[in-house]
Amino acid sequence: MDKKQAILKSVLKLVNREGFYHLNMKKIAQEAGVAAGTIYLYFKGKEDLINALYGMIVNEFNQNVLEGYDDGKPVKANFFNMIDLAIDFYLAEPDNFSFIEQYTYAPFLFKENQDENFTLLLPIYKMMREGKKQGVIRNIPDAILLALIHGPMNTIIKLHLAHKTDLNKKGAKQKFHEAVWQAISV
Amino acid sequence: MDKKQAILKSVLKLVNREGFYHLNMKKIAQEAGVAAGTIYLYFKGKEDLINALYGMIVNEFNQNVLEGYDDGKPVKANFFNMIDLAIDFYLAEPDNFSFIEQYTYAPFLFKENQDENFTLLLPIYKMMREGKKQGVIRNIPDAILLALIHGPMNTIIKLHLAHKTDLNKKGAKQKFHEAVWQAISV
DNA sequence: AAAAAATGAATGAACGTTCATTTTTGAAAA
DNA sequence: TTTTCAAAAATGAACGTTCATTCATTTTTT
Repeated sequence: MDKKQAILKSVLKLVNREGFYHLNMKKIAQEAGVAAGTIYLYFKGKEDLINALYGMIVNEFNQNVLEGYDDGKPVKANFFNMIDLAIDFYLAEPDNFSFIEQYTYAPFLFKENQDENFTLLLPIYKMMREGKKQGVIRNIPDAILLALIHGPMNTIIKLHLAHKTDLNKKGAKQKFHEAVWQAISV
Repeated sequence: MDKKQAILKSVLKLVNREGFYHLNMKKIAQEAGVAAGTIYLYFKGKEDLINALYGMIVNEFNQNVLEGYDDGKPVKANFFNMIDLAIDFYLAEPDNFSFIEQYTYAPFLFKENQDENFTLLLPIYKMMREGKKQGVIRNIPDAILLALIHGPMNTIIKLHLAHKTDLNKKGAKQKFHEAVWQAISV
């Protein structure tokens, strides 16, 4: 078995279960079924480990979501596809969501690197600009559009994971992405 | 000067400046201008201190936002007032926002208490239900409505604090709350 | 001068990291 | 195929540091 992957998976599991605050190297090692020292064969240290995991998730996310983008299709269809894929990504592996949320606001990294936090939004950005050019998306400032798309997505997933709503219910995702579309379309 | 308040303010400042991860009792004491031991005269320990601060901010927030609510006025006016007040609250003291965000996803508290996280949403909830009853707000599930209101607010403040947009610019808040209203109104 | 508040050095536990030692691997030799 | 053995991988006890908390002592208040 790939130990590097096992270690990363342990961090993911532990951060979700107990939070960043209670995360420590011994627990990570135990959960991964390796010795504490082994972690240092694959990562420079705790900080490096955390950052590597973050990078991995961001890449997976972008890869997944961008698969829903097809130049040939209209903006609206692309929008629906991408929203749905983004939601599916987090519902399939809720630990990813919890980790990203905690990481974003618990900077291990230095302040300069914090701009990278917006990397997650790049697919949305791309689609947004295209829609504005075609005149199907309202001509309001980018930041507001971004807030109207990313914000609700974030909150609905939080609510789902807290069992305040159920996105797996038939039609739930449609209702949601249509509501968001209504917010941003002309 | 009230030492209890000074200690709480220190935590707020430090969490925003360096994050939860680097927070420690000696720094808190130094920043507050008291001895480390003094903190324990006012709080049971670190966890108690953090939780007390969270409770304080949530109360202040709700008090502020609910001042924008007037039973005599139409739902739309109340909505605009409350959104604006909520934004003002965080812009006036950005440390509050940063703290709440970090706290919400870095549970010191045990999982059971996590439902309290939704306490912050109570004013929105109240307004939402009233609007639905009057037929001025769309009849979609509460969770989706909540996501369409709370989510964008959260994100726009994040973007503002990251200097990706400027909510203090003339008309910016209007543009924003009107966009959100468009998303939720019939 | 008694009571209350504050201090900060001391304590011990927790934790990240290191490294001397052990185990595993796999290619070459028998 | 079996044996050998050097290199690579893995181990986990030990180390040094950090940090929350305590409490004997000092300072302030009444």
